[in-house]
Amino acid sequence: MGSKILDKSYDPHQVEEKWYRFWMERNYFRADEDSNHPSYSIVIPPPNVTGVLHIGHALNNTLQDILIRFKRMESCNVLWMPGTDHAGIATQNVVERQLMEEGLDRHGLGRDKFIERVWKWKEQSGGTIISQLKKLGASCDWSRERFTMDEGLSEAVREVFIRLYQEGLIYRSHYIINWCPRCQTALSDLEVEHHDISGMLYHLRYPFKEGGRSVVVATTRPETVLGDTAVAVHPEDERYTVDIGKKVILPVLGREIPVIADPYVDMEFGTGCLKITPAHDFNDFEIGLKHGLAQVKVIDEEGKMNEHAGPYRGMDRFDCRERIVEDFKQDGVLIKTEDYHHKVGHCYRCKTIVEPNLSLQWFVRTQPLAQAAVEAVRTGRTRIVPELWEKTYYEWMENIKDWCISRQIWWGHRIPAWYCEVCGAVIVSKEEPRSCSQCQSDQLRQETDVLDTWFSSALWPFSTMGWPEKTAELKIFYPTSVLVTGFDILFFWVARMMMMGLKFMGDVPFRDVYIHGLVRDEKGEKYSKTRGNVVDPLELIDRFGADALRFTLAALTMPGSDLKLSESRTEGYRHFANKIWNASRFVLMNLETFSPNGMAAPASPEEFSLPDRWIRGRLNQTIRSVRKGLAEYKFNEACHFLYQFIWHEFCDWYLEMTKLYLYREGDQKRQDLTRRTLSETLDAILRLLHPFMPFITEEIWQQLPQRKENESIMVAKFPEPDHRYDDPGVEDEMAWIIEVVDALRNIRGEMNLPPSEQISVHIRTKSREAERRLQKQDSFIRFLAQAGQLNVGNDIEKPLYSAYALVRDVEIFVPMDRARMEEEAKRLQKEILKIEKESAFVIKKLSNEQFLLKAPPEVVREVKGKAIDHASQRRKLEESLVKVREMLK
RNA sequence: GGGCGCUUAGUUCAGGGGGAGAACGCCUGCUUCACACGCAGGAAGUCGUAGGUUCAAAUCCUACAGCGCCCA
Repeated sequence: MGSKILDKSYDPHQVEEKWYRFWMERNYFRADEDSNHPSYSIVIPPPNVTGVLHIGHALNNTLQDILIRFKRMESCNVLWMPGTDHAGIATQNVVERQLMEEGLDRHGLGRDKFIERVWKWKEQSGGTIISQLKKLGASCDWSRERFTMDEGLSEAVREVFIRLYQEGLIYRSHYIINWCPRCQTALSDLEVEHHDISGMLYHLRYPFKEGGRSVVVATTRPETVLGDTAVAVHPEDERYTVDIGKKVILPVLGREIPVIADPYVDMEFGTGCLKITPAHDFNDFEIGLKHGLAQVKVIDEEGKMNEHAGPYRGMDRFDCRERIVEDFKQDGVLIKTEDYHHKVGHCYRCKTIVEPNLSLQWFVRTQPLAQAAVEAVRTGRTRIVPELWEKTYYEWMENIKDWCISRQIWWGHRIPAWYCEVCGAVIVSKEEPRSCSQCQSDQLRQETDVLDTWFSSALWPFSTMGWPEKTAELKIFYPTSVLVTGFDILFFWVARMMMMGLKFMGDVPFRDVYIHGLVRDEKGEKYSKTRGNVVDPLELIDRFGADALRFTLAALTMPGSDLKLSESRTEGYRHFANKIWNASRFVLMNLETFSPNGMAAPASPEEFSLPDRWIRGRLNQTIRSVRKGLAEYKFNEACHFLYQFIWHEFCDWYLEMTKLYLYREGDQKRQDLTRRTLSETLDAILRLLHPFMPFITEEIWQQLPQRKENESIMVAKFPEPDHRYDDPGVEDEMAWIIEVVDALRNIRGEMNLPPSEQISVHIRTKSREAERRLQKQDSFIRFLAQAGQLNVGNDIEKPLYSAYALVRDVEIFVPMDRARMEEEAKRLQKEILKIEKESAFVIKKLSNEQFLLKAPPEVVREVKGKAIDHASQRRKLEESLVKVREMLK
């Protein structure tokens, strides 16, 4: 008893930290390995350890937290596994930049010292994002926080590597890969972004060795001429049939290269002759393999021309392009140039143009793994939501290429392979081998490359749970219930987790994959530093509260589309939070003398008032809608129903109606029952809203008189509908009252009757039911419409000067002065116009014989009913208008 | 070049065969004992264009246009 009266407006600042600490202290976030409750688990998409919370994280984690908190309130044994990944290239870049400021570089420092520095950096500034997630309210099990470079996870990486190697699913090979000359490492296909570039298409002449004619090739990369080892034409291209097998002379270098035939060549493009540079172009590489062509590498790891580039040796690849074009011009090799737009690969990390380059790298043979991963989605073992992403997933999986996993950087999981300096054997082993397994030499050198960060991320759903150990966590929480992520890492991460999970756990890593959109600004632009439109979620939290931000993100999240965030929206939900606050304030003020336990529960719903029964019924519907929304990952719908119910039903109607009992004419029992409904409904609202707005709901809930000491809403039960209050009769009666009140308020508004001015209301009806209802609910109607008196009868005469309205089967008159009759005429005119429009449509339908014949009978009946209603309504309105007009003459 | 998606009120978007919904914004009135971060009322849309299916199309189909994304 004795709730505290709340302040007049909600201040998130005073609340959020307090409750987060409270939850942490009570260990509510902790998953329990010994629980026998049904389990529910999510692994966080691990943010980069270098990362700071951006709005995309805020969205991603809000959605996860909503699901997690919901399931926790459903008494599930919940695990939300948090952590970060080591972000190889990104982290290395950050620390290298630091070194640069100190005038150092990593090579000067040496590998071991450098790694030490990175760890030091990680301890100091890594994982800021973790503390930021806490500000958002994320209820992760922090006691289990993982990092991809942790010892346990690293062991999982080695284990997986070795097993895949032993099965021949990992191999080492000379192959063309994407090379970033700035990061000095190989990249996987996925780590290359293709951007449109406006460049030039150069047409170059290669003379035949035999003299006379020449062929003309077109290229965007004239510097690669130096690495050409053939010219290809289409086998059916009649222009060149006679030339196949002949030799042409490479400009500058004077090397002889063959003219070959390959159907890959597009006859329509340029001259139909394609220069082939196997060492610097993916397609050329394939063609080269097919035809056994030499692979001449002319660009080195720094993007400079190498010893095979003749006079251009040592030049940067782009400088070389300019120079060689000049030279070609001089020598008459260059026939013409044209402007040309094409896509060029850039490093996803540093945006440098990548160089396709021949290199010795480690690869995962993905096809066998992908098959199982496709099958798992096909058979529904894993469900992708929304479904439309399945197609993209299949598309990619079915055309998957081998995955280049080695990176020439230092920060990451070092590949567990050793090379024998004596016999050249490759030894792959979990522990460092003492001697060569082939020749027993102890001259071993460890592979210097590390693995792609995504290699360790691919193991995340089970490596975080202790694999390869057989842990309790794995048993209880694997497969995880759902993965919540953006489509941008569907291939990078989701697909690879599927492959690895199936391979090493023998089961899918997650039952559902929920894919949300990207957060964009209000113009629909991606947030980016260069655009300068970034919003800082922490700043939004500071200004509007974490709950408002969370609700905004959830409300804007609909399956399958991006969300455009605008500040006004967040501001709107801060208002919503404040509305909840004040509604609660009202409720708590009225519960001060109320003891929920001091009174037996009513035996039947009928003991409650109509508004009580109505709001309980509406609450049922809302509970169902919110549950459905959550079950289907339709966060926007769940939010919409919560908002509508709380604001427009609970506050606008129910709270107002309780004032009648609480302040005016309630007896003690009525008041007690009203208070009971107030407190129970508010309690349910708070619990229903808690997954979305955890802070404000806890703050208010702690003030409720019925809560027990030391409890938390976090672990309270999520509401379930109470079927006793599903009552269509109650619902209809309230809907009808609302319509009558709306009609009266409309008259008030349109006729400019100030609230201070009381009106009297005359209602004419032939319906006994309507009359009964009006008498029963007389005080509500008068209270809500600010009406002094309400006369009801079947023979009520229209007062001389009055406004007129029709609601279902009742006619409403509101007497007023003659001066307002002009307004009334206008108002009636408007109503008539509305009816006219509607009835025109209905009449048209009914005059269509085909409609009467073919439409379902219930539809025909409905339309006929409408026609009758319209006719009588129109007649009544017109009569009324005639009278008003006569009066005005 | 291939694939996917979007186009509905001033703005941001729901909806998804039986003549249109929300939020914000806008206009009018209101210090009504929870809330001006509020209350009450109101205005506002040939549902991208053209065809087709159907008794009936914003909704299904086809084409086109514009925008966006993914993959070559």
